[in-house]
Amino acid sequence: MKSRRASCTDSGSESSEGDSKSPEKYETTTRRRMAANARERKRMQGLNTAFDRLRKVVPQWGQDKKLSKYETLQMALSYIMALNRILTDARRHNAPHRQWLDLQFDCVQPESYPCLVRYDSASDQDYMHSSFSYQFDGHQVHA
DNA sequence: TAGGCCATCTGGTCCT
DNA sequence: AGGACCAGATGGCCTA
Repeated sequence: MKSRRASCTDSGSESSEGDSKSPEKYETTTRRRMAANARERKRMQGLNTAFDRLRKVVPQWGQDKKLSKYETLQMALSYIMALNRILTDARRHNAPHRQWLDLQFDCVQPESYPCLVRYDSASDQDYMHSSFSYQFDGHQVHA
C-alpha cells in the first residue's frame, strides 16, 4: 500500500490543539483519532475491493488502463441497462427457451432489487435516462 | 507543468 | 460512548 501524506503522522494531531488539554485528554483524543483513521482506511479499502470486483465484470473493450471509479460506475450502469434490454427484446420476440428467459427477466426487474434501483423522484428518473448510455473513449453501450 | 485520479486525514452527523 | 458514513482538504503519483 502506498504511504501517502508523509507530512502527516498517523496520529494526525500535530496541531497545537492538544496543548490546552490535560495530557490524559490529549492522549485519549489522539488514541481515538488513530483508531478512527484506521477504521476509515479499512472502510475505504473495502470500498476499493468492491470497485475492483465490479471492474472485473464490467466490459473494458481492451482498455489497458483500468477504469476510474467514476467510469466503473457509469459503465456498470450502462452494462446493466444493456443486459436488461437484451432480455426484454428476447422475451418480446418469443425467443427459444422462452421459459428460461422469462425467469431471467423476472430476476432483473427493478422490483426484484428495490435496494439497487430506486426512483425517488422525477429528477432521479431524468438522471437515469440521461446516464443510460455511457460513452467511454469512443465506445458506447447502447441500451 | 497542469490536470486527473487517488489515498489519507479530519471533523461533523447519525445511529446503535 | 463509540462506530459507520460522509464530504472537504491536502498532497503524491502519473500522463499528456
